[in-house]
Amino acid sequence: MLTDRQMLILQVIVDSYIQSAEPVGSRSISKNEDINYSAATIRNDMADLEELGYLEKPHTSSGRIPSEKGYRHYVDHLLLPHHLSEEELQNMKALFTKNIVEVEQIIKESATILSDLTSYASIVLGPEIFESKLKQVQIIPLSEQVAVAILVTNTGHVENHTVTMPSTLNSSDVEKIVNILNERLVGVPLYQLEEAIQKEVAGVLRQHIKSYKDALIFAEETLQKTKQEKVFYGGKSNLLIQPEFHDINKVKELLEVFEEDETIFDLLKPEQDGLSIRIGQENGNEAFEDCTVISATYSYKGKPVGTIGIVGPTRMEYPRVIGIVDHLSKGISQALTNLYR
Amino acid sequence: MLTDRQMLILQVIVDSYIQSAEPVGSRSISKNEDINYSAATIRNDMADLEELGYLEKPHTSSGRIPSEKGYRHYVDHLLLPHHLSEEELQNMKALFTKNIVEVEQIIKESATILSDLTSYASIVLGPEIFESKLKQVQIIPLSEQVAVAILVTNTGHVENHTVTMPSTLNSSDVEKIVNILNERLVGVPLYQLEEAIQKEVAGVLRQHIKSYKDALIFAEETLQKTKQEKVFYGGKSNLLIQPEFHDINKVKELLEVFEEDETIFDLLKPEQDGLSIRIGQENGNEAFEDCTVISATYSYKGKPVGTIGIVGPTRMEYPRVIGIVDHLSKGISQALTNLYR
DNA sequence: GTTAGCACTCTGCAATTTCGAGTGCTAAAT
DNA sequence: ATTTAGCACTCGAAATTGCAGAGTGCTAAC
Repeated sequence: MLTDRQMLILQVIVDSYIQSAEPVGSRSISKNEDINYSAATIRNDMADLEELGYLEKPHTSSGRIPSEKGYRHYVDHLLLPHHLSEEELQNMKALFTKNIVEVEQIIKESATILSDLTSYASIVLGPEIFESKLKQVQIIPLSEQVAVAILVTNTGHVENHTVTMPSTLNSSDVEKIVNILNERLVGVPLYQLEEAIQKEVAGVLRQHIKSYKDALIFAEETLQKTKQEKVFYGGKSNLLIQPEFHDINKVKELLEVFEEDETIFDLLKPEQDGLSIRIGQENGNEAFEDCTVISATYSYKGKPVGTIGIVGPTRMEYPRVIGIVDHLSKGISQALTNLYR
Repeated sequence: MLTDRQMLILQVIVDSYIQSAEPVGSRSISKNEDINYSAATIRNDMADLEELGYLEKPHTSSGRIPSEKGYRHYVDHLLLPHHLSEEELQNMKALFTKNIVEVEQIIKESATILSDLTSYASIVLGPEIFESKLKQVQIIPLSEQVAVAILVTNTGHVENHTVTMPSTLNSSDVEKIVNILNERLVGVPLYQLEEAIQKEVAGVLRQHIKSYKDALIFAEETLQKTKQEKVFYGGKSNLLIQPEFHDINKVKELLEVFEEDETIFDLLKPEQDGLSIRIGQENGNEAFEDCTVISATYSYKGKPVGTIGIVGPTRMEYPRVIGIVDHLSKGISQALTNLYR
């Protein structure tokens, strides 16, 4: 489809535009040491590239900038592997050599490291609870009617929420219920809990508790998982330094989206394991039409449990960011697996 | 010090500037129906007010804007009580008539309501754990060496973190330790825990556990309170619509500070109970020199346990925001007290 | 003490000009 | 058949100019 020279030119344009944020003209390309063609030749190729949709002109007589299609082609075919600098590696390593005992701590700090290293905004989705299994249930009464329900998972994750205790259940009933739940449901993945209550617990409850119906409702309330996902952010303000976000309204839209966890969750939700790059429209969200999101899943025991990601302008330092995100996601995976060997 | 007329003029200027964000000229003041003096008279008073430091001129020939001192005087002496609109009251009421069982839920939603209602950014500091007392300690082993420690307080707050178990302690040791902690420390305010460990627990541990030193360390680790403060935000992007924050760099500074929880904590830390208004420099933080922070503490059993606050430009709708913050903080106090009667 | 009047100042805006980078095309060169 | 040089043309960014309007400070009159 594209000639070698066109590819080369596309690559130089993307590299240059990523670096300078200025439209790239034919003359400046011809000065590039890898290129030995005259400006006029390059102009012809640029015109072709534009016709094919890889480049755009901000206005009639200016240099070209890459289109989304241009970036896409660059990412898919022209990307040179990037060697992380010693400093970058060091920074990431530091995260894992700390005395880590807390999963959430690693996750949180990953967000900070990501944004510091890349100078873009970072988003990290906490380990999905889907994969984790119930380890223990606890009910701790606070008053006559209110108690705290605590769910602990095998990954050390703790969920808690308050529950109301129906007046028809006395404290020995509650104790019984909790015992039953622990007996029957430990080891069940969190996402199957609801189902398991009906199958495994309902019958037993009926045998042992008088106010059977209230007991069942109470059990369900106890095991309700509260927050499905935790989202951590880093360096949101980095976005403001990008020249493409000098328009206050753009930024505002973007920051508003950042305040809605659900949208962000959708945005980072992995389609497949490993690295994902979504450019502009591909994000399927108007506020992100000028953004690229690079994300990668991290795993626990070989199964993806969470996502780390970077949000920046489409004009993003792809090679470097991809390197960092990839490296860090693998690091987290390994750290998690080491943690609960 | 100031004549009545000067006060009146200052008030009109502040009101007008708050509303329009435009410097206020003498002519437009003289048109105000409460004022029956000519523009020239007002000009004289304005010149005086400027000399006294209550007003400033952006440039030689323009209207005046209030200085920090001007706002301060306005807030201290000229503020007219503001009647909250039906809608505002309704919104806040809705928060409390919901079926609330979770303290953190109320706190979180307060942030959203505050920012929605005021169109400024809101910050809410979660109930300080200082005031709450230990209700129960739990250790749940995850593996040979790692366990989750769970602390429940009488306010339904749950803290959890992972701890490492020294290999010198076997599982029955751990059980003993936990029992001792529960026997001796329940009811102790969290902030006194460290002290109480030494006083109440150390001796008992020495009697019952062989590896006494490890046991003590383990106990300390278990009771370590992890996060002292939770901070919730709402409507940060609202700041962007204020004309004084059209300068990207200003905004960036501000948003950066918002990412440091400690600074924010200092900013909202109450000096005294009740309502606090800090204007510009009074915030003691360069990034906030053009901001006013209005905050109020909320209480549990008569003692302040947390803070809600609003960050906006110094040109803030003081009467309305003060009304809202005041009302909401009282509402939260009451809700908390009702919750654990 | 208050007001009217007037000269003066300064900003913001719009119209205009200039400058330079960049293009597209044609014709010559390889 | 490519590649290159040359040239006219386009367009945006930045600088320049010229108002119009809002506001002030001062003086003199009320």
